[in-house]
Amino acid sequence: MDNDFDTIKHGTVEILLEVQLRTKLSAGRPLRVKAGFDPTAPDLHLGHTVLLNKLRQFQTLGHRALFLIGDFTGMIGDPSGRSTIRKALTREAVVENAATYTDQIFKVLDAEHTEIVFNSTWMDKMPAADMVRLASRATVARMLEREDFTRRYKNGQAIAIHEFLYPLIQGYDSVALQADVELGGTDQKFNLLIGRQLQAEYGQEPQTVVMMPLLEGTDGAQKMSKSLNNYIGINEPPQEMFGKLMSISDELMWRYVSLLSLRGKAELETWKRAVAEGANPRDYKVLFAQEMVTRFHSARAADLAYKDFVQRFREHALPDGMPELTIPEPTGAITVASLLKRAGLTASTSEAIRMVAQGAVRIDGEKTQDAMRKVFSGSTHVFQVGKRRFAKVSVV
RNA sequence: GGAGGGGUACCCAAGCGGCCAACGGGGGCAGACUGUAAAUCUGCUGGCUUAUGCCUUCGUAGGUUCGAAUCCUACCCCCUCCA
Repeated sequence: MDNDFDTIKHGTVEILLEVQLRTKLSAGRPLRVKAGFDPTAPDLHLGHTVLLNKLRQFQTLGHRALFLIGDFTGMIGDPSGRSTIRKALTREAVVENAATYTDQIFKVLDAEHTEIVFNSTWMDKMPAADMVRLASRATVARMLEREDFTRRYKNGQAIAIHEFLYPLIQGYDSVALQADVELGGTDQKFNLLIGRQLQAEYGQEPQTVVMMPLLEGTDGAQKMSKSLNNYIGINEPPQEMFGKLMSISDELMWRYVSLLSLRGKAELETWKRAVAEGANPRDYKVLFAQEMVTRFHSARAADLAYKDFVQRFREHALPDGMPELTIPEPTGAITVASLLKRAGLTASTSEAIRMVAQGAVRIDGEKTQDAMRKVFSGSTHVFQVGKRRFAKVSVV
C-alpha cells in the first residue's frame, strides 16, 4: 500500500495529513474522493486536468470520485475580491452545464467510478436555523486568516458577510458527502481545511486534504483561467490546441510537461538534459503538444495538427480548411476595412483600419496598405489578419 | 448617526473649465527579429463604409456655461476614523 501512497503523492504540493492518508489507503475500502467545480465554467481547460488526472489516479487504485458541482456556492462565487451575490443559475442551466462537464471530464475520468453531485441538493433544503448553527462554528478571526480576506481587509477593500459563508458551505459539503479525501488546488487550502474542521465538529473523521499545484496560464504569470483568457481548453480544435501549446515560453514548457504529461519523470529528465546540451526546446515542445492533442482528440488529429503547424508557420503556407464565407454586397463593392469587420476578422471597422495601417493585413498573400481599397462583388480572396486569422471570403 | 477621503477606458493611475477620445504604466494586439519561444525595438490599443466629420465614454440623474471628466445640486456605491 505504500506504493499507492507514493502514486498519490507524486505531483502534489502538500497532503494533510500524510499519515492519515497512508492509513486510509491501507484500510482496503474504496475511499470517497471529493473535488469541487464551479458550475458557471463548463469549459474545462488544461488547468482543471491537473486535478482530474489525480482524481483518475485514485480511481485506478479502486476509489470513488465525487465530482461536486457547486451550484449553490456558485451564487456566492469563491471570494476573489470583487464578488457580489451572483444570480443563482436556473435549474435548466445547471443541468445543461453539468452535461457539458460530463462530456469533457470523461476524457480523463472513469465514468464507472464517478458520482456527479450538486451541493444545492442539500443546501437548498438547509433551514436558516441550521445555517446559523453552521456559521457559529467559525469565527471572524479564523476567517481573516484566509489570505485574500486578510489582504482585502488590510487594503481597505470590501468583504461582504456572505463571502464568509463560502468556505463554510464548501466545508459542509464534505460533511454531507462524508468525504475521505478532498482534492483541490493550493489556492483552496483554507477552504479545504475548513472541511476538516467541520467534519470533526459533526463527528466525522476529517478528510485528508490533497493539494495540487496551480497551472499557470499561457502568459506564464497568472493561473490558467477563462476570464484571463490565458487558457487552453480541452475541447479546443486540435490545431488550436497544438498552436497554443507551441507558443508557450520555453521556461513555461517544463512546468506544463511536468504537470500535464503522463510521461515518466525519467523521460522528462532526458529531455531536460538534451536541451541543456543544445537541443532545440521546440522539438520537445512538439512531442508534448502531440501528446496532449492525442489525449483530448486522437493520434491522427495530433499528426494533422503538427503538419498544419509546420505548413503554416515554418513554410508560411496558407492553412487547410480555413473558414469560407460569403458576404452579400448589393452595392457591388465593399472596402477592405468593412469587409474584414463583416467577416469577423476584426472586431470593428476601426480595428480593421488600424490593422491595415500596421501592415498586418494580407489579401491573397499580398500585404495591403489601403484599407479603403474596394473589393468587388463576384470576387473571392483569402484575407489574413496577423498570423492567425484567416478567411476565404467571397463577395456576392 | 457624525467627520473626512474616494468612484476616470481591460487593470492601475494622471487630469480638476476649452489644447481631452482623455498623460503615464500594466495587460492586449500588430510589425521587425525568431523557433507562432524568450528578450529587444517600433506602432496601435472607444465606435462609425476615411471623416480638418459625426456619435458614445470620466459612478447616476439633473443644472450652470458659448464650452464640463473638470464648477453646482441631488442620488447611488466604496473606504477610513468617531459613535
